[in-house]
Amino acid sequence: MNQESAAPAGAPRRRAGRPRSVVLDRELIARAALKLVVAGGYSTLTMSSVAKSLGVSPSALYNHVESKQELMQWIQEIVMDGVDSTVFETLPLVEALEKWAVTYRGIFAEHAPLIPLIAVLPVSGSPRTQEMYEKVAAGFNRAGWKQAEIVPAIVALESFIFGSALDATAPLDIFDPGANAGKMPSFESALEAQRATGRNSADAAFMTGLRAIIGGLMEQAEIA
Amino acid sequence: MNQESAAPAGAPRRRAGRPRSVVLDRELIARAALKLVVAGGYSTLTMSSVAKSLGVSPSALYNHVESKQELMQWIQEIVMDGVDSTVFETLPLVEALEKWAVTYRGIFAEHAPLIPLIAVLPVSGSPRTQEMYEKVAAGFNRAGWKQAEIVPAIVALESFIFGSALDATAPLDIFDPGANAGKMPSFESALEAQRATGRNSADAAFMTGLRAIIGGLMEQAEIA
DNA sequence: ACCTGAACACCGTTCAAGT
DNA sequence: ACCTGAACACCGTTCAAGT
Repeated sequence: MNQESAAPAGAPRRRAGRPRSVVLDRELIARAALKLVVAGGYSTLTMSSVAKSLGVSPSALYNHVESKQELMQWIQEIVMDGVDSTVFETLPLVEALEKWAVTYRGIFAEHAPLIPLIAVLPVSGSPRTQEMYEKVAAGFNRAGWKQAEIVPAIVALESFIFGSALDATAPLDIFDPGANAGKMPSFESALEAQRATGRNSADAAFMTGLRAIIGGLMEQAEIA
Repeated sequence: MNQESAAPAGAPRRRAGRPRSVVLDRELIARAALKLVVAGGYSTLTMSSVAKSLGVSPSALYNHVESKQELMQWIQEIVMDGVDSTVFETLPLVEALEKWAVTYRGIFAEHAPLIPLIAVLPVSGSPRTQEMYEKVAAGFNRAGWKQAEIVPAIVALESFIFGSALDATAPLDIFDPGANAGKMPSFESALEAQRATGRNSADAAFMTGLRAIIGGLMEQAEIA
């Protein structure tokens, strides 16, 4: 058995200069999938569409990825790479948090279907996410926060960010009262006043809420 | 043609005492669907499963509902009914907001798959949601808030609530560092300190964040 | 008006067979 | 080791045919 399957040690199995037309791997598949998502949104992302874009049959993908869910994690990993966490190394905590949150929310507003997945996925599967948490936690640490208050603060901020990213995908006229116009006077006049400011409602809510939650956290924090 | 199909005006088409075994309607279908969800979660909710639970063929449902998406809206409407917005009529704004947010988040933690839908759905399709907004807006009004600041505050709170509801469905060990243990010292020690408190991480984050965002909003508010 | 049963156009995934 | 093609077990939805 050994003798039959053994090949000369170190001998190339294929001659150089005879590359395979396609060599699938994680990187290639993930990039192809992300490309499809960017081009046509998550509804166009199917195992078939990924396979087709790689010139391969759908079943071939399963030699490299366990499930569509795992492929989604790969995409998440790439997307997460776009979140800038270096700000915590150069800016005071409050400013760093604000910049971080703005880019974080902006990126996931464009990848909203990943949100329900991420919120539930173990971070151990995502080194980029772990790196991010480390940098954010270090920022809180440097600002003198009590250890036990850091994780709740991060999770609260992330919840707000993900919720706001979902909200950012809502249609602009989501609050139009429709047939019930006139039956909700308080809300309708508040809505009118907000509209008069000319600001995008989702963006205004995000910035207002972000400053409120950051400010509130800072106030509550018992600096060690 | 008229003569053949015409029946005596006002005559009952069926004798009394001979009820149809099933008379489908919106209420019946929505309740059956919700029952399935409560029993087995959203992954068990298919048009086939709903039809089966009603003793009817799947295609029969399409005489009463346009799509599964519409059925999901019906469920949302029922679920939304569980959110208590009357607190705004009896309690000061800050306490009312806190109670409202806690029940709101609790309910949608158990209906997380509805969240990406709701965040994007026009409120005109959901009278209960409209009622809720009216009561919340009235609460802000009564507290003397400037009109233009009410909607952003509500949307910010809702984003935090939805994000936290998603987060509440995460596994308890979601932050376990796995193979990268030791590589994220700041985060890991913060995590350890939080764990030592014995509090559920998601719940702690929600209450911390909720008080922070409410407190921060109140502070920012320019009372008219 | 409303139901059935067959059919359609998809999904993600598995697996024997090839190289 | 990795690919193909056929197949499986589903989805949501449509539609002609019945009553």
